[in-house]
Order: sequence, then C-alpha cells, then structure tokens
Amino acid sequence: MLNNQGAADLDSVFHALADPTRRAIVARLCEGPASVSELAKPFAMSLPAIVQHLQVLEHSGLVRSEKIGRVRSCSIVPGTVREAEAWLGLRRTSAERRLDRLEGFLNQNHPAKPI
Amino acid sequence: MLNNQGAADLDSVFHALADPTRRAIVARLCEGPASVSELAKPFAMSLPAIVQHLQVLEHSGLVRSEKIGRVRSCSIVPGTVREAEAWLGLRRTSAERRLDRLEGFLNQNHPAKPI
DNA sequence: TTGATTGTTAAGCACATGCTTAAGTATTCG
DNA sequence: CGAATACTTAAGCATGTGCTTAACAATCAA
Repeated sequence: MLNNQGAADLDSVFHALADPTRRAIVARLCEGPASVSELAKPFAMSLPAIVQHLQVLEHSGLVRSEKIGRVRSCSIVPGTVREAEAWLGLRRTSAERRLDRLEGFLNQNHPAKPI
Repeated sequence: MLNNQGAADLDSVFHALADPTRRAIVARLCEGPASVSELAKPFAMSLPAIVQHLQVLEHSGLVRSEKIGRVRSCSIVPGTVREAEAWLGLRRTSAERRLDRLEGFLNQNHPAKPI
C-alpha cells in the first residue's frame, strides 16, 4: 500500500497542501463530506483535473473516499491534518523557546531600562 | 517585492515544506542560526543545491538571511511557521467540531448502551 | 431499453523542480 | 600580494506537475 493505512508522510502531505485548489477542497471537506462533482462545482476547471487533485489528496492521507453507486463520497482525515500541524508546532515552539532564552540572556546583561 | 515584507503565501510555504531536505534545514534553523556551509554539511548534495533550497525557503518567508563578510547567516522566521500551523489548526478544529456534533447526534438517537 | 448522470482513463503538452558541473566573485588570512 | 574560504551564477538535463481534450465505463431514472 502507499502509506501505512493512510498514515501520511510529510512530503506528500505538505505537497498536497501547496496548491490553492487542493487547500480549498480540504477546507470544504472540513465542513463535511462531498461528492466529486460537488467539490468540482466552485472551480473553473475540468472534472478530470479535480479528480487528479483528489488523487493527490487521497495519496497523501488527507482525504479518503468511498464509491457508492455512481457517486464517490469524499471526506477529510483529521488525523493527517493533525500530524502536519504537530510537525510545525514542535519546530515553532523550539524556535520560540530559543528566542525566549535569547531575550532572557539579553535582559540579564543589558536590562531594559524604563524610559 | 515577492511577499509583503516576507509575509508568506501558503502556496510557497507548504511547497517549501514539502521537501525533506528543506524540512531538515528548517528543523536545524529552529535550534539557532547557521551559515550556508554549516547547513550543507549533513547532506550528500552539492552546495549550489543547498543554496537553491535556501532560496525556496527564503522566498516562502520561512527563513531569512543576512550576508556578513563572506558568510551568509540564515535564521528561521517563527511567524511564518505559525501562519502555516494556524491554517491547519483552523481546518482541523472545524472538522473535529463537526465530528463531535455528529457523535452527539448519533448518541442522542442511538444512545450507547453499557455492555 | 434509452438516455442522462457521475465518474474514470489515457494521451499529450507547457512549464516547474531538483539536481548536476563548471566557472565565476568576494572576502579573509598568511 | 597570493592562496584559501565561502558562497554565487549559469547552463543543462531528467523527471514531475497541472492542466487539457477525447473517449470510455457504470449506474440510475423514465
């Protein structure tokens, strides 16, 4: 299989999110499931193009889908969104802790004088 | 200018993060500033390749750099990391609120019976 | 069964990406 | 000065991306 039952690698997750059409699809699916043509409706783009975007999103683990009759229902996978967010969160907090220490160090040696 | 004084558009931020070499550079810079050759050292890749990755990161607003003498010092821009994280956070929470409402609805109509 | 709906597959094209090597430019050190 | 250091620029190449159109299923509804 592509990923561990849809567990995403960050390469494909961030790549999937790097396109505005795909981010809009993700945003839409965060409000609830939708069919392929429902997802396509807002865009000035052929249906196959949307299907290709959905393939990128599904490959990344951000979206899953199930075909019932002739309709494919797509929905978000919140866990994958959380993974990408967590990667960013870890780096950001580590960078900000470092900046806090730096600020502390600067205040210690050159205390900010009021006015 | 490329962006509003480095204020990132999500396209270029997520695209920058979609490469493992660039994510490793970001992770390294979250521990503190570094020169181009320091950043290049861990990778089995030519220096120009690293410089190109740094250009992608700087264009996205994730990294900034300043050249002093012959050394270019690179550092992280925490605000940009925070922007990307915030986009994901908003979508995730909205998706999860929706799932919570759905769960509440299901419990209301088919209450989970103990054992 | 006929026709409309909903998606799928395949081929192709313009352009972007991620590397490479080779040849430059500054800057600092002895 | 001359040599070493630290990038920088340019060109080229294989592969990937984001679309298109055209043709093909599969399903549902009259």
